[in-house]
Formats: sequence, structure tokens, C-alpha cells
Amino acid sequence: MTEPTQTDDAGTTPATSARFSQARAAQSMAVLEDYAEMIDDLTAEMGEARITDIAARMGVTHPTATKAVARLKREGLANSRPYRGVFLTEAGAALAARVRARHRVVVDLLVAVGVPSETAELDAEGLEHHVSEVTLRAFEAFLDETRSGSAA
Amino acid sequence: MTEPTQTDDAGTTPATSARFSQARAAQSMAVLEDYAEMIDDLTAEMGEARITDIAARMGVTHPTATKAVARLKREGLANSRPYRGVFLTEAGAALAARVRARHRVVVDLLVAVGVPSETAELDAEGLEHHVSEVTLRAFEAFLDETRSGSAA
DNA sequence: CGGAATTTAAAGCCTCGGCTACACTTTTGT
DNA sequence: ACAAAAGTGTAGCCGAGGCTTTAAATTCCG
Ligand SMILES: [Mn+2]
Ligand SMILES: [Mn+2]
Ligand SMILES: [Mn+2]
Ligand SMILES: [Mn+2]
Repeated sequence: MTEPTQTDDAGTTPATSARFSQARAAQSMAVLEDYAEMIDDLTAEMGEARITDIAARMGVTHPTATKAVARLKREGLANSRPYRGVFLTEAGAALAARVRARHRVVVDLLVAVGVPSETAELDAEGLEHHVSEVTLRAFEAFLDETRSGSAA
Repeated sequence: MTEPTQTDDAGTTPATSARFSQARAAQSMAVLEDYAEMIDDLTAEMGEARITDIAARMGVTHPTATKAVARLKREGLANSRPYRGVFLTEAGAALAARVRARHRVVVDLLVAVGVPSETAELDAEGLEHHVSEVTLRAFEAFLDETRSGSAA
């Protein structure tokens, strides 16, 4: 998380390393994002999000899910008390909503450029976390114009 | 890396968790890929890839770069001997070539759908690792048809 | 040649995200 | 009501990928 002390040549080198830093930062949010969305899904579908169900859907063991939830709590995105389900805070719910919307846009964009929908769904799960705001807006604009003027 | 014992309902549930597994698998290759490409770049540009230069370009400290190189060696992608530079094996060079080509396609695709090129370059660094073969080919096909029939 | 600067190595610490094993609650069903 | 089953918590292990600090080797230069 903490970047190494910049070899700042007084504005000279435009830090080519910035790309990698951004990718690392994005990745550090990925798990949080996926769990938030999943908890939101489960709450909607089943009324509550239980650790076992979260773990099953994420494809991990329950202690792993427990740890992830602990991190969500630490970051103020969720609450939970022993043996009761997990609940998103307002911030957590807001994150889940954003993540879900972005996921859908990414899948749609992939399909729009010709990726088979199953593959799109698979790849989107990893891709989504690296789609910046700017790129997301570009995707939306592309989808808009594609959906309206579909001149074959 | 090791997936938890599948709750395999005899072919019933098509493992919704598969998406997450794939994303995790892709991510586990990301660092290797970026370092391989970087070592290849440095070798081309400067005749050799030194730990210090690798670290600077990746935006990490040199001990971190050393560890990454150790992993590359362990995986048969690079060689190095104390106080001499780092060199890619044939497998490493092949990986670097693939990664570089994929990176370019991803950037081009992003630009083609309207992402500003600076943003494309930044986002591509993270995105590229989650672009499957199938998606890559779809991107190439899209770029081909776009570049030829550009009917405004 | 020899000392200073640069580069590399080595050790040790941290967080995160996996896992297993085991203990404890809670829920379920007879 | 109570035993079995299911769910949850907790401890401890591991590897990856960051970091700092300290020590050694190499390279550069006067
Ligand atoms: Mn995801
Ligand atoms: Mn998603
Ligand atoms: Mn990359
Ligand atoms: Mn790249």
C-alpha cells in the first residue's frame, strides 16, 4: 500500500511506475468489492447473508470468508455480531451498488465488441476492478451509441 | 491457489464460484507477467536488466524486486547469479512476448471504444491480466473490422 | 591503486488471502 | 427435551508481495 520514497528528480521522470501503482491499488480493493456485492446479493435473495453462504458462493472456505468480513467491518463497510448474519453499512451498500452497476457495464461492453457472453461473465469478474471512472464512462458512451445507431 | 473441496452436487450447481476462482488464478500470474515483460524491456533497451532498474520501473524497493526475481527463477522463467544481471529463459522470453502483445491489444481496444489514451495505458496495466484467450481474439477481431470499415 | 558511491544481498517485519483442524453455538428434528 | 447436524468462531500454518535496516560486493574515479 505504501509507495516507496519517490526518486523525485524535481519533476523530471514522469514516474513510469505510476501504472503499476494504480494496478496494485485497484487490486487491493478487489476482494472488498466482490464480498460487498455478494453480501448484498444474499441479503436480497435470502433475507440475510450467512458466512457459509458467502463462502460457498465465493468459492472459499468459511474461515477465509470470516476474515474478509472482518476486513469489511474494519473498513466500515459491514457489521455483524457472533452467530448472526452479516449486514452492509450504508457505505457498504453504496459500494455494492456501484460495483454491481460497473460489473454489468463491463459485461455489456465485452459482449458489444464480440466476446461470447459466458466468457464475458468470467473475465468481467477480474477485469471490473481495474476499470477506472473515466473508462467506465467511455464504456457507457460506447454502449449508448452502439445501441441506438446500429448501422450494419 | 488450492480450491476448497467442491460442493459438487453431481453436476447440478454449475459452480457460480468459478468466476472468482478464475479471477484469482489470473491474478496470481500478474506480477510474474509484468516482471517478465519489464526484464525483457530492460534487456532490449540497456543490454541487461539490473535489480535496481527493475525496481525503479516497477515502483517498488529493490528487495521486493529481488523477491519477484526469485519467484521467476523458481518458476523457470529467469536466471541470475549474484551481482550479475537478470536474464529470461526461453519460457520467460516467450511469456514476455505474449504479455507485451496482449497489453498492446488491450490498449488499442480501449482507445477504439473511446477511452482517452492516457487512461487506456493506466487501466490496461491491471486489466490485461484478466483478458482470456477468447476475449483477446474477440478484441483483435473487433480491431480488425474497425480499422478496415470505418464508415463514419 | 584505493577509497567512495552504487548496487546487491540478507534478515526480519507487516498485511492479505488462502488453507486445516478443532472447539463451541445454534438450529433442527424426532 | 435433547441428540445430531449445521453453522460459526478461533488458532495456527503458508506463500505472496510489500517494507526497512544492515552488511557485503562491485564499480567508478581521482
Ligand atoms: Mn470481481
Ligand atoms: Mn463482479
Ligand atoms: Mn500489468
Ligand atoms: Mn503491461
